Amino acid sequence: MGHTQPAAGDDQMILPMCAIFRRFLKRQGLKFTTERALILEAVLAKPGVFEADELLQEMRAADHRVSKATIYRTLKHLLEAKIISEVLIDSRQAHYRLSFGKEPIGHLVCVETNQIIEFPAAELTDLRDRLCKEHGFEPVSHRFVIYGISPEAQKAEQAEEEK
Amino acid sequence: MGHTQPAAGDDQMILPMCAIFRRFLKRQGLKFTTERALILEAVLAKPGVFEADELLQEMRAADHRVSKATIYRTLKHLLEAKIISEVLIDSRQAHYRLSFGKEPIGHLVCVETNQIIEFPAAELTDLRDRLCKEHGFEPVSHRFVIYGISPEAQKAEQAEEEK
DNA sequence: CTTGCTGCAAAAGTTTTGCACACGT
DNA sequence: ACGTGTGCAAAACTTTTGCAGCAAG
Repeated sequence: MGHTQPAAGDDQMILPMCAIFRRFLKRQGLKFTTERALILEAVLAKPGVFEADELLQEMRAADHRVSKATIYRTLKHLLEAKIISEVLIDSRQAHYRLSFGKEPIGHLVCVETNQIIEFPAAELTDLRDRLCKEHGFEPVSHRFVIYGISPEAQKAEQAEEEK
Repeated sequence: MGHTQPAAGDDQMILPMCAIFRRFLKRQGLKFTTERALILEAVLAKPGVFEADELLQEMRAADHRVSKATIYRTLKHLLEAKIISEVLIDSRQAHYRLSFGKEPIGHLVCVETNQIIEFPAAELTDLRDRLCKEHGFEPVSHRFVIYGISPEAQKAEQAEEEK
């Protein structure tokens, strides 16, 4: 099961994506800075769901010093540019994922281990559009998250019971 | 239109619901206190989505003095008892809704006005179960939120453009 | 050179926790 | 009586903001 379209996280995507972001920023009268480029690069390197602080730690580790404030500010712009999107896993913290050029997906989250599996969910887009039409809404986006217990956690649970 | 089953928010639901909660607490070796009863009552009075602080303000207004800490602690128990469930609207704050005895639903949120519309989404349960089976997960729950622009906000936008 | 950007530290907002006392069972 | 629960205030955490100096266009 590979990707059905060019993976947006590939190294080859860095330059085109920079161009897209730069264009977006220019349109808003904003500037393309070193920090913003570094953050975008870090985001592109993330295969799945990530958090702001995670990005900060990784960038620090790579000796790319950027402040927390700038990360938060840049994530907002990336969100507006539709390069990333928010995934609402829990209400304690924002979770993001690279979404540009990717199909809409849903997330399957294990409530025990916090493991996150992505699954394609093109059919949800149809459902979304139908519901929006019914209520006179203009669709913007949608989120679908399933919570469950992963096979691994089920096994661990059984082992626990057998004690 | 209308509820297809006994509405869990009715006044008549207060006593049965207290009994359910009380039983749940007893099973966990916990106590059914005045505060917990008052909070459950306030929750039952909420027709839709609510927040912890909203509950606190309303209870204060009704002269039912309960601390913030107790509200948070009780909401956790109500969550565990499956009497309420979390609705992930945004990542800044937890949103809850009474779910006991209600059909699974989805939420349509206006990104401009924050208006929230609930819609029945029984079909999602099937999709959820199918996906869980595919990945060997045991389903626990799911969330489906659609973001869009409400008819009212669309009108306001147009009026803005015409200036 | 003009305007926006960064880092820092402080502020803001929600949720959690430690502790002394009070209350269900 | 015992073990939980409650309120309060402080702590913890994530996210936002004000400001002085810095950098991109």
